[in-house]
Amino acid sequence: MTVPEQRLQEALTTLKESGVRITPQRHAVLEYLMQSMKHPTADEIYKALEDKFPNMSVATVYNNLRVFLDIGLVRELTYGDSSSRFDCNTSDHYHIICDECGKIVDFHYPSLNEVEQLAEQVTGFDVSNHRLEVYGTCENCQQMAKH
Amino acid sequence: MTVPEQRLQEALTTLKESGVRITPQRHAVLEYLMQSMKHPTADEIYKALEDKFPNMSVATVYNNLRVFLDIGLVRELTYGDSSSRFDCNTSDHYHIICDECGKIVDFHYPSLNEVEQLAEQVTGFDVSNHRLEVYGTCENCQQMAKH
DNA sequence: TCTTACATTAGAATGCTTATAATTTAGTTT
DNA sequence: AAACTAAATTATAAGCATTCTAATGTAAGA
Ligand SMILES: [Mn+2]
Ligand SMILES: [Mn+2]
Ligand SMILES: [Zn+2]
Ligand SMILES: [Zn+2]
Repeated sequence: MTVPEQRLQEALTTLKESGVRITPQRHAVLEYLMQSMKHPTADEIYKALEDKFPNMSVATVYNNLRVFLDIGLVRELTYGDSSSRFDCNTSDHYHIICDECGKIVDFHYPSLNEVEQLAEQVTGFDVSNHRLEVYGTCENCQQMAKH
Repeated sequence: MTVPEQRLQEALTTLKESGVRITPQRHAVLEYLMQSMKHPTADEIYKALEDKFPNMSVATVYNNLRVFLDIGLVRELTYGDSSSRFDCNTSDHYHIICDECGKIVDFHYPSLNEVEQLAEQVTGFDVSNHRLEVYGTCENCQQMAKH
């Protein structure tokens, strides 16, 4: 069994344990998320499944994403100007985003505890977490720029 | 002359040098931004000025914020679920945000160059910048929680 | 004072997301 | 296997922040 398939099975088990029904649409959204490496938007998921489910409502995609978020199966990535993206990799990792094409790539870095501690001291906040994104130009877009 | 007044004068000079006309509405939006410490939204600016300018359009606020952004007089802060916030402090600094009340507070920390360098090595991106926000509970909301 | 390119205005339009209400169905109970 | 029912899906409307449009107004130079 491939890694995405295994993650899908685990996710289905988690859903059942939470008393959530497994519908064909829900299964398809989950399957697409698990197999996708590209942090898709709700609309990308909707469009990717419209051949298989021509009558599926976009609300169903949103409803299911909400269910998955609440159970902790996916993470929501929010940026300013456009729509949310969804990440089925819930392990601790950061993202680097291409300014040109919008591609989002995972990268790992030891968590920035010193920053959280300093922020706590300086501001008096009780710190819970942080977000960090790095921006730049991906290798593809660097190549494109050369020609 | 206070610091906000001085920043306002400098900003007006920058605008004039860029060939941008100084209208009463533009002046008021800029003045409000410079004197505000709270990273206001477009709507907050609009509402704060509606006594002085009862006929001002919300589009005027957005138009002017766009002009200020293009010239580099303000920074736009974007978060997932709600509207953009605007920061007239364009110097290098980070933000810490209260999960309870949404308050945004500045804090300074040496720029995270090692993170940018590692991301560059690992992903092959040509890195340009990064964003970092810390989240937690502000002192006020900590007090409230105790009672 | 005259002129005009730029700015403002009201309102319509857009794009993403959520709400509503009717219909269908997954999973349990008989 | 059939019936039941709470949950899920659907189509559509609504909400909200932001941008667009086209008519009107005005800042600043000539
Ligand atoms: Mn990821
Ligand atoms: Mn700030
Ligand atoms: Zn790229
Ligand atoms: Zn607070």
